Amino acid sequence: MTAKRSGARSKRPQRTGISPPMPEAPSEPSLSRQRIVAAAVELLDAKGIEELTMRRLADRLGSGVMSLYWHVDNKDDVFDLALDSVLEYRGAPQMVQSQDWRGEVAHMLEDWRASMLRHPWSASLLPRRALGPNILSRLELLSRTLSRAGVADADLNAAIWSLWNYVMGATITRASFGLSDEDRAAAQQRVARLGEHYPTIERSRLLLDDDWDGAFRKGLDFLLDGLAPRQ
Amino acid sequence: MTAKRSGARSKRPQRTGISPPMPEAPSEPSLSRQRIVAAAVELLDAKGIEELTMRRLADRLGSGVMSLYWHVDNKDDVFDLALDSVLEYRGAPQMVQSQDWRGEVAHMLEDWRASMLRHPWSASLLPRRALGPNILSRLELLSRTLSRAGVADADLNAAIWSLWNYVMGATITRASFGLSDEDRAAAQQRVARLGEHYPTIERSRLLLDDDWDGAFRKGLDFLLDGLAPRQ
DNA sequence: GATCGCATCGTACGTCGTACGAGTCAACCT
DNA sequence: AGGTTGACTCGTACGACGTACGATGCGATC
Repeated sequence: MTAKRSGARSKRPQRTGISPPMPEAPSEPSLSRQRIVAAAVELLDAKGIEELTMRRLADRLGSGVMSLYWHVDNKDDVFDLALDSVLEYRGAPQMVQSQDWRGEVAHMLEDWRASMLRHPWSASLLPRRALGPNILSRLELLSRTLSRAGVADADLNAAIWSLWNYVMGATITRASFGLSDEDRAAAQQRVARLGEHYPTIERSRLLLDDDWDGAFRKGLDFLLDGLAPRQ
Repeated sequence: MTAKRSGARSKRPQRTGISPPMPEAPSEPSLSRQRIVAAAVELLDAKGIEELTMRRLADRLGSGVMSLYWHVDNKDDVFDLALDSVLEYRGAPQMVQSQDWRGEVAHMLEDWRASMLRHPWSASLLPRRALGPNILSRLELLSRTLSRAGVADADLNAAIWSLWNYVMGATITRASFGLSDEDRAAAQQRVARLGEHYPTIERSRLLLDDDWDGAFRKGLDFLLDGLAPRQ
């Protein structure tokens, strides 16, 4: 099975989005959905996707494995929650209706990219998981900003998807094989070894280029120019 | 372990890229690397990533499980091979040095996208796997075409990555949650249920929009305009 | 007939996700 | 006080997975 995408959540109450005040003690020894997610993120950051198992997760939390299942449905649920938790956007929620829509969009998208690169596993997880609330929030913000910027309703969806696609691709590519210098060097070396087949790649040292941020920004500008001409 | 990315291949000879004439009989009952890969692709197409197991693969080939390991290193190897096999490009290899670089690039990128959408699992696999020869070939072709089109060497890498990123993102997004109409409808309904949080998404019916191809082409044009102005 | 490489495969091990049901403990009722 | 209920924890067990290891069969070569 690819995954249970929706359906009944765990047996527990479950937050609908943002938790209420909740004035609990700073030290919370007992299990909770949030503690589980936090531990999962730590584990993923430290070891990567393959190393996250329910047993290890329970170990790290000092609990029995099956106790986790009171708070989450299954392992896929953990992935969904970890992914969404990492993609939260705290970006000047209503910082005045600034006129600088372009800056606002660029800021949100760059923050998005940065968030995912801070947790490289998220990039390879995103294509397989459902859209969580934080992802939807970003899409909503993007829609609203572009709309305010004067993008016609008829073009709005194409505009959103173009930007989203670009960011996704840039991030996933970067996260998946731009991870370590050695990886890139190894790939470029493989190209060199295969010699005559890839002369242009070899000449431009494509796989070694590391001005990812510059390239990202440049392409983003091209897109924004196309979507709505500079004021 | 994330994966063994390189290192020793299987014990068998192994093709370096394209197989020599190889005039074998049309019916080949015995195991072979190519037969394994073909069966893997079939299985992936039919059932998806999670359903591909070495045992099922062996079943489908009418062989014992461990026999597979004579021809491939491990399961990750199967993924790598299946992925690359699906991304081969038979695109008018040297169809004259056409002046229409823009059309050539667009054709290759759209073919790429089409190939991946024909095998949706490839989109979610790509971010986690190494660059196979067919992927490198496409990158090489892209480099060469853009170079011929007059893109300055200094801008070449940024140009390539912008295009690659865009295609990757568009394809992955489309393949991962644009898969079935029901999926999209379910997502859009979830948005509606969460009501007030995502008014703009709801209004534009973003998740239901299905002019993916048009949106893809539009964004691609913007990028190409930016990279090298229309002649 | 002996030797040797290629190729196939059965068995077995350790690990995984999780179903099931028994256990603990505080809050509440009567 | 004793009984009930619900929230929560967890040990055991099962079936499936990837694959290490070594045995086996087989055609070609000496």
